[in-house]
Amino acid sequence: MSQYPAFDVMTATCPSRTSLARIANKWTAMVVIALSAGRMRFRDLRTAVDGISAKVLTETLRDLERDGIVTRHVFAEVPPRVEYELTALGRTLQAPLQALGHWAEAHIAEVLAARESYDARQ
Amino acid sequence: MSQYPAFDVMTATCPSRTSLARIANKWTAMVVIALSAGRMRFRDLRTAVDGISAKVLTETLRDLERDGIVTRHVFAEVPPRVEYELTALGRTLQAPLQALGHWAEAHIAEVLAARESYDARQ
DNA sequence: CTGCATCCAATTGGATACTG
DNA sequence: CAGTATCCAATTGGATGCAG
Repeated sequence: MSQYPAFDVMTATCPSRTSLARIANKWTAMVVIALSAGRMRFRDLRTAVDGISAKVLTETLRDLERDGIVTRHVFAEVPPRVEYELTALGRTLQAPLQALGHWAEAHIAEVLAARESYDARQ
Repeated sequence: MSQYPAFDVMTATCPSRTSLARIANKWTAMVVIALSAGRMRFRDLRTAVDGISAKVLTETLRDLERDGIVTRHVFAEVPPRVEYELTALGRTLQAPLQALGHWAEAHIAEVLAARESYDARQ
């Protein structure tokens, strides 16, 4: 997309900075990675994103919904069922965020070695 | 890199989760994007990453140095000069994090529109 | 089950002053 | 200039209890 005016995340007051703050976030990354497998219930998301609390998952999903990255499907059942799904916009985030998750897994050995050597030096 | 054992960011206790938490972070993203232009002084980084405080920049750089993503070059001069540079490992992070920055800039119009419509609905 | 409300604890981040 | 130290404000995040 061409920029009129040019947006720049490096400028503190640029709106794109608020968007970067949302997507460059560990919870966002994990939720989007989880939803890359397809539409998912709230409960299953909590299981997929190991260690996330209900409060944080709810807030993360609301923010992602507000930003047009996720849609919320509510079923009028008892007990209630709510499913979440990436939007078309959200699917354009899949690759970048999966790349981040993959980087963390692929390079953790190097990172751990670097930490050990850094801590030994100090 | 093949994984023995398999690392999984979705597991709360996996070491790769701590690495994801560091890289999936707005300050990390902006600092790595800035350093993608090459070796840079502390002061110039502060200017490039508009709005970052000295404290946060220092902490971010220390953490990145500890994880082997950035190296610190100290010159014995008065006034002091310290330059920061991406390591080989850090350069493998350039593309993923620049992709995130680019996403924020490229899709901010859609995000703003989504927010407006969400806020109007509530 | 989904998720809000509340209360707290912990972390993050800003501002200021100061040092080598 | 490149930090460090300190103090404080704001945000994040966990735990619990409750409602539809």
